[in-house]
Amino acid sequence: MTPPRVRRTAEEARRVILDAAEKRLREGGPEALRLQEIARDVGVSHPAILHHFQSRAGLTHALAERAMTRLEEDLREALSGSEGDGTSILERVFATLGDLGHARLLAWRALSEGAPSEEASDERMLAGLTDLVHARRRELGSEAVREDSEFLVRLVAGAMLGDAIFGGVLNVSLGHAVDDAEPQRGFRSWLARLLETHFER
Amino acid sequence: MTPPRVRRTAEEARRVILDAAEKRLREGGPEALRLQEIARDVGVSHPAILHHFQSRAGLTHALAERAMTRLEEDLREALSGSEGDGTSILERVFATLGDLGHARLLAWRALSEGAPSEEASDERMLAGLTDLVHARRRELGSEAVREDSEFLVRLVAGAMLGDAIFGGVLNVSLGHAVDDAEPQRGFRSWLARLLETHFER
DNA sequence: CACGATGCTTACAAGCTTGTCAATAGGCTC
DNA sequence: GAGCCTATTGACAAGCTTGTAAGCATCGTG
Repeated sequence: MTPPRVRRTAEEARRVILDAAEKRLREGGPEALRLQEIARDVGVSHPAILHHFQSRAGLTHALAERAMTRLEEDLREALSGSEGDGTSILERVFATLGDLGHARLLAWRALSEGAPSEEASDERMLAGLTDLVHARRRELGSEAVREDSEFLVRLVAGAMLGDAIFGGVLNVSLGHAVDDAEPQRGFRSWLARLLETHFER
Repeated sequence: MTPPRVRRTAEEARRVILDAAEKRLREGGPEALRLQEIARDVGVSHPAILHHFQSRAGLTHALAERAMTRLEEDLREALSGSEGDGTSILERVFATLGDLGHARLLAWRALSEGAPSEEASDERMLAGLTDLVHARRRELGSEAVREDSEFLVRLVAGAMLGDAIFGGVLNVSLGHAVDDAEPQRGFRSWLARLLETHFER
């Protein structure tokens, strides 16, 4: 009756476990990260998780690590995509940063680990990105100083992450339905236009 | 030997308990909301908390409720303050929204409660605020439609809350020290200028 | 095909969490 | 001062959580 025991490679096992943990975190909030539940989702016993991650803290750490890495990859892809106009790049970046999964994961991370460690994987993650943005602006004839581009990145990152997390609350407190996606869409294009204006200065 | 039992009014007791819970939440992250610890901080036994809030859920609910109420009060105050120039109002709003306490509390709330209920205290909270902003813009001769003002509010709220939470991570990933407050300050004035430009259009 | 490595399981432990209940004791009113 | 209301406590319960230990089972390799 006991279902056949599956044996994965260590790497594969870590992956499915992290997937399950991530899902819990997205759907259930920060308190929903229980070894037993994650184990049940994956279909293994909870000590198996401890076997792969040493401790619960090890798991959360790996989770945060992977979230940052993936965000960076996605962002890099969004930026390096088609050499099309700035707007479409911007939209792709918006979509990446505004992805609820990314945002919730990052927020959980920021809220959980007291102070973000400087040695973490996020070190200078956006710095290279800022370089890209800045270079492109200069290409377009802008005379903006680098600090300005940095603020631009900061604004986009903050606004998108913020909107992803607080979008529902903002909707309600602005008088819309919680899950009305329209204001968010409109907001993004509005911001895109606003930035374009600034971008080309 | 046992310290004398203090007896507070129900209201007062609820207040100090919420204060302690809030402190835990700010300092320890989302997982640090334990009845026993909060009770210890306050100097009471944990059933006292249950007595006042029925259940742990009751406590968290009250906490979220109070956070929103307070944010609204603070925002209203920031907006209705001196009738000075737009900038200084903006700075006050920035400071209110960017307050780490508010932001962390709101983020915890957004992350925890699955979907924000539409009947919650935040209903249309920012709508009145948007009205204020919009009215002022029209006064200044702007021809902006109301939707534009709404997006403006959304941007400021999202960006400030986002920056409050992710400021540390952003700092690091942009190549600064985690707790370097300078970039954040600079960012706020930069944003203020950017918005002013848009504001007066 | 034997054997070693290791992914995985079952059983168990220690501790902590929320919640209940009856009893205690401040503070207020009559 | 007597008596009531209720804030508060101590003891206890039931359940759940992370973590440990030892053995089982499945794979690759010689």
